[in-house]
Amino acid sequence: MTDLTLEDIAKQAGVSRSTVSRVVNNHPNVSDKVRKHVLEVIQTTGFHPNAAARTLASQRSWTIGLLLPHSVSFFFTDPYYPHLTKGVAQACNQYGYTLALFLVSNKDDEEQIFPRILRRGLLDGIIIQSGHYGDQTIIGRMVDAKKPFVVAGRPFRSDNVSFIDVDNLKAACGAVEHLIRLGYRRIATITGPNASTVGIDRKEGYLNALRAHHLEVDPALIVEGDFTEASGYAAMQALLPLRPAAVFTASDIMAIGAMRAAQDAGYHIPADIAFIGFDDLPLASLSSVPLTTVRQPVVQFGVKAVEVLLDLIENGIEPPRHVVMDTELIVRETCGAKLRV
Amino acid sequence: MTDLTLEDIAKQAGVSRSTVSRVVNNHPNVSDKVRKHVLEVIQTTGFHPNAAARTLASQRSWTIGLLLPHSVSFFFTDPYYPHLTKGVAQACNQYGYTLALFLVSNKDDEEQIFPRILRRGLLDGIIIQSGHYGDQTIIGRMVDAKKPFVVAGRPFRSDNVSFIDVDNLKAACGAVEHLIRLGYRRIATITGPNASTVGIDRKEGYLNALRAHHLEVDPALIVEGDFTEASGYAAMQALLPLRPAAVFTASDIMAIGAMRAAQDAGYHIPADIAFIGFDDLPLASLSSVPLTTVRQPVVQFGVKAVEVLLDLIENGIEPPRHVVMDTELIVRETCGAKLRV
DNA sequence: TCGAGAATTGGGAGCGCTCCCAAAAATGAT
DNA sequence: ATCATTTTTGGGAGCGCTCCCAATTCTCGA
Repeated sequence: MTDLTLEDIAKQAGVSRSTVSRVVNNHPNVSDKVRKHVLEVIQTTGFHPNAAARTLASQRSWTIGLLLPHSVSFFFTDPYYPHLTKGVAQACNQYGYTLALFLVSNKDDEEQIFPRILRRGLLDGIIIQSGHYGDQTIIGRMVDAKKPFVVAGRPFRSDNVSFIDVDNLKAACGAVEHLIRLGYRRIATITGPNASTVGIDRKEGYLNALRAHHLEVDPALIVEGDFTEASGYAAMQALLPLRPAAVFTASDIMAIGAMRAAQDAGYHIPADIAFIGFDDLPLASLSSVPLTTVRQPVVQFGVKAVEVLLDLIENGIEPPRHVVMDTELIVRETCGAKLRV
Repeated sequence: MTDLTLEDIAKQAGVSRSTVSRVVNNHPNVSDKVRKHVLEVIQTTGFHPNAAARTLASQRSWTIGLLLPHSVSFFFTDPYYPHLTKGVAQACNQYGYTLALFLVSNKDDEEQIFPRILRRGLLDGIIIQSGHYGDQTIIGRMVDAKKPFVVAGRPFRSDNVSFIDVDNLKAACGAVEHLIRLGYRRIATITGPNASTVGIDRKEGYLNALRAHHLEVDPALIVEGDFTEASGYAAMQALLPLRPAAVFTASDIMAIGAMRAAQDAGYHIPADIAFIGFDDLPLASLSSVPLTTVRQPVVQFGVKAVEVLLDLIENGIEPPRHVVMDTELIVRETCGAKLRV
């Protein structure tokens, strides 16, 4: 039971170390009789091959990392990270990999974690959640280290970098076009931070939709938020005097805040002001008026990230892979679509 | 840059492999001059020792696991798991360990993951989130495997098992006593599942409080929930005809559901019915009437779990360690305390 | 200045696996 | 039955580190 080695199993089974290794690793060239016997011995002894020895000999750890930088503070408030983690973990199970999780909350953590990530023999590759401007240094260091990695979320500079992203542009554009189709003309937006690619892309999508329909772009109707409920509330307070007919909000959390502000000011949703959010949090369907929003396939996103990473590991990191996933508009009450039917 | 070994560094620095090893591992017996020089070479070459080789030679992987069983479905809805994960990750950083995360959602996952966990040379120890009856088999297998592990949450059978838990009994008792102190007599409870130790312990705490104050226990006022919003709503609908003056709810999510049921039925909170929840989710302070609740130190809980595990790893798994952490009652509006001041 | 003791350094022997190549056994066409 | 192939098996040589012990160098008191 304790500390068996390949050699021990070999002795017990009356074969060589190599043969046991072949059986353990499912190599083809073993006669059925021998394989069956060895498998029995392994079963009864409860043998588990030593991961470190295997890694050392094969130069493959069968472990990948998931790095969530700076995001730690969001790790609880925003279900995005747990969902992503779930997708990644699920794919790891499926492909027989172990998942190492790195939560980085500050520079110290970063200094502490980096050498660990770069250490050979620990990680075959790593997934880095990103999209914030501050993550660029991390990505730069990873590029230098020539270890396979994929960025989840479009990074600011994506040359030579494999990444996977949701089509924020198309999604935002679609949401705003939905509002336009419903007859709203004076459409505002509460954006994410301009220091994040999601923030930028969703705003760009909003602008694209307006332009495509020849609607005037009023800069006053564009207010920057930071993905918190409070920032949504504040942004809406700024917007209210301008009497927007509808608001496209770059996240559900901000939408919740914005709607609260509107309701506190005595407006009715969607009769007076319509809203569309982004994320489709569980909260979205539970809010006082169920929120129309854009659903991201976050779990599949995590799965896909693993698949791209494994591709990089197996087939080399060149050329960089870029994957963009589609979203889905979930129409509920706040956009007013149901009223008009 | 590529694939340096200790020996390479040794050659470049003009010392022996052993000396470089001592420098890397901060062993005392190296002269300052040599240490400084070797450190420089390591710095300029960007050398990172190979983790697998180190693990193989030292029989220590400096990696610990976190196993979240069956809980995967809760991983998003309930911020408990992200918080726990954060605490564990934080402590791992602090103590120089790598965190391997295992999310188990079904029996297949379990079969897939177990051999991986048991493999020598991968994990020095593991933290297992538990408290559900179904987790017993996992715990049993871990005991057999004689690998250091600590259970987060009191397991059903805790002999020979190290665990760490929140003092649910005391917490629930304290919450109910708070209600009693406020003058409520007809106090109901919506419990967690009876197949979970949290469910059992919090109910027991409720009973203890009633008994301590010589209040009659009415079995009809005890309704079992399953920690979902929906179950809270349903439980409250059952409770409403019995006109409880106050309800102690074993989780915030259920409290939200229960309060929604009460409000839908036209009751005012806390004027008609008072509520106390458990968890102190962000939601709790944001609900229409801010929720009085019990705050668990979840992040510190994760940290402590790591500390206990490291203790087991360093000093042996005997005797089993048992740690119980205190909670804090957060008084807001729903208990009516503010009204009476 | 010398030598005992302490501090520092070097090298061998693994840790437990994989991978390669050569040896042995099995297969099949003639 | 024979020989050329193919399939199966065994063992050596690492993978890159740590740990131990022996060799070397340094320190400092007499």
